[in-house]
Amino acid sequence: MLKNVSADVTDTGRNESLGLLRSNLTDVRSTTSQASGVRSSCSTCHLRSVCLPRGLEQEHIAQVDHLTRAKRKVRRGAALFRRGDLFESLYAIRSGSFKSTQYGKVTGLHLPAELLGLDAISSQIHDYDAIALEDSEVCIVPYAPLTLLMLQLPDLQTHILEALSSDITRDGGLLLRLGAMSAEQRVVGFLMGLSARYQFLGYAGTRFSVRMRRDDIASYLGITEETTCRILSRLERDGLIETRIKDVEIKDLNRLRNLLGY
Amino acid sequence: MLKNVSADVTDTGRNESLGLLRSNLTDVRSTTSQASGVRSSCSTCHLRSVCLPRGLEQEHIAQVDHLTRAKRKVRRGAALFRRGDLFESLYAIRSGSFKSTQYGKVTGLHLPAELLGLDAISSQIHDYDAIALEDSEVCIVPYAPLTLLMLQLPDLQTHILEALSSDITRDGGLLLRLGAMSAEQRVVGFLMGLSARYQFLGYAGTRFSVRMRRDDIASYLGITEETTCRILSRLERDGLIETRIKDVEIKDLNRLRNLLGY
DNA sequence: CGCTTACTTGAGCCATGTCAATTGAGGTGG
DNA sequence: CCACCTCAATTGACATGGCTCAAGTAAGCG
Repeated sequence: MLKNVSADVTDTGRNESLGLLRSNLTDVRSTTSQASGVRSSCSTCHLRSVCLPRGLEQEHIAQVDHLTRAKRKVRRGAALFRRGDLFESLYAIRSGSFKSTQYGKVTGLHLPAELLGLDAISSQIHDYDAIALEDSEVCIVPYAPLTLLMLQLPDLQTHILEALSSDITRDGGLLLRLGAMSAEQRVVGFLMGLSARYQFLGYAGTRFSVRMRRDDIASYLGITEETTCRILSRLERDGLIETRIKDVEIKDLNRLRNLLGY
Repeated sequence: MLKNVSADVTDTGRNESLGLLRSNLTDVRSTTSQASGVRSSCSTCHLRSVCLPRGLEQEHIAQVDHLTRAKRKVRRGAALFRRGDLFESLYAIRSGSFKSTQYGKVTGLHLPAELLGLDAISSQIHDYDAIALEDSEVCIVPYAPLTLLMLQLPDLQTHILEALSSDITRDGGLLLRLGAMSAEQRVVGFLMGLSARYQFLGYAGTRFSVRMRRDDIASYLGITEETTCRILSRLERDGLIETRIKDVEIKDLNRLRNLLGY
């Protein structure tokens, strides 16, 4: 249960992972637009292999670079965009993470390299709030120019189509099947989904940081904060995971998988 | 409650609507490929304004036409594709309807003019079964040629991007928020979503045919068949809807909206 | 017209929600 | 560095919506 036992074996390790995943922005001037001080380019970004420039030839990356030159910083708790805002740009998450909320309910969790705003392409109006879960930074991708560039760069078209496609089965389809799952399955599915996504980004899949608070997680999963807590406690008591507020460590992947029933 | 009362006022009207929505295929030769006997073309298809050729110039429609020449009929209960099948084509539903199922659970409902298979673009493998809910017909849209044509026809690219985008918020996002809804809200949301979708297709939104069986609906909504029945009965007893097995008529849209809480 | 499948309804129980209190963590001013 | 304050997380006791099991009724089909 960890509680205030400060000599826990995995403690340092877990803090390490925390450092790894936490946005390393210390420059916290208010949400600025335009190129940030540090000259950043897709070709040097550590996310390039999973983000927009994925699969592009070196020379073509420059064109994407030009497109995404504008950055924007968003402070923890601030909105990147709000429901009702006109859709003009997609946003590629550079660092940090976001939740999307509709009618007071959390409907999505977005990690680095993911594109925010894809669902507004059809309606031209954002239909949810995108709120930063920590100090974050995004690359602004103006949509109209992007579609023009897509016509020139088949590989870019491919990437965008794939990004849209995988957004359909967001979280590996977890949320879609969520309605039919028990509260325990929801929590476990949530943790496994996060694990897989962090792994995809190149981080350890067994130890990661959940940026959302308990009530956000609960809202996201369609259960209550109390139930979420109880289940996390139970999973920990049974030795399947260890938690320390926002940090989670997967201890028994197999038994977790079994709980999901696949 | 209708039961076996044959003199119900709305009876004829409802049957009329049934005829309207039911696939009018009487030619039921086994699932054939290639151009069906009736020479069909996008430019004469009654779905053209909401389907692939949407927004295209007359001359360009011919190119889409060429792409989608192959049709395929799928008998009620048969699979258009199955989980694990290699992804090669998208399918535009020409008539009829499909459910998608994963692990024995219903995860989607697809109506005419919708594109099936979009989520497999990223993985190249279908990850659900697509089962016809009635005798249906689809236009086969080979994916690789489609992407090439998209590079030539910006309006086609636009349509595909929008189709993908609106698939993200499938059913107006109903399913996403499903986890947080009561059983009653799920059923009501399901009916309202269907109503809106039929309306989009040009049919009456107040009177339509639910092609799925009760247990499919229940599975789709993450509740039990019994609960689904009870709720439908209650909604009817309270005068919000009238049902006769697969046919539904919305009687009090406002009160239904209120139940959803928006 | 009988058989099979789909739908509907009832009774009791359990998982999860609700309400409420306690503990713990992190930030801030003295 | 400590005492305090606030917000987040956890835990307990009780109420209830939806599930399970089971029976009955209606509809489609050969």
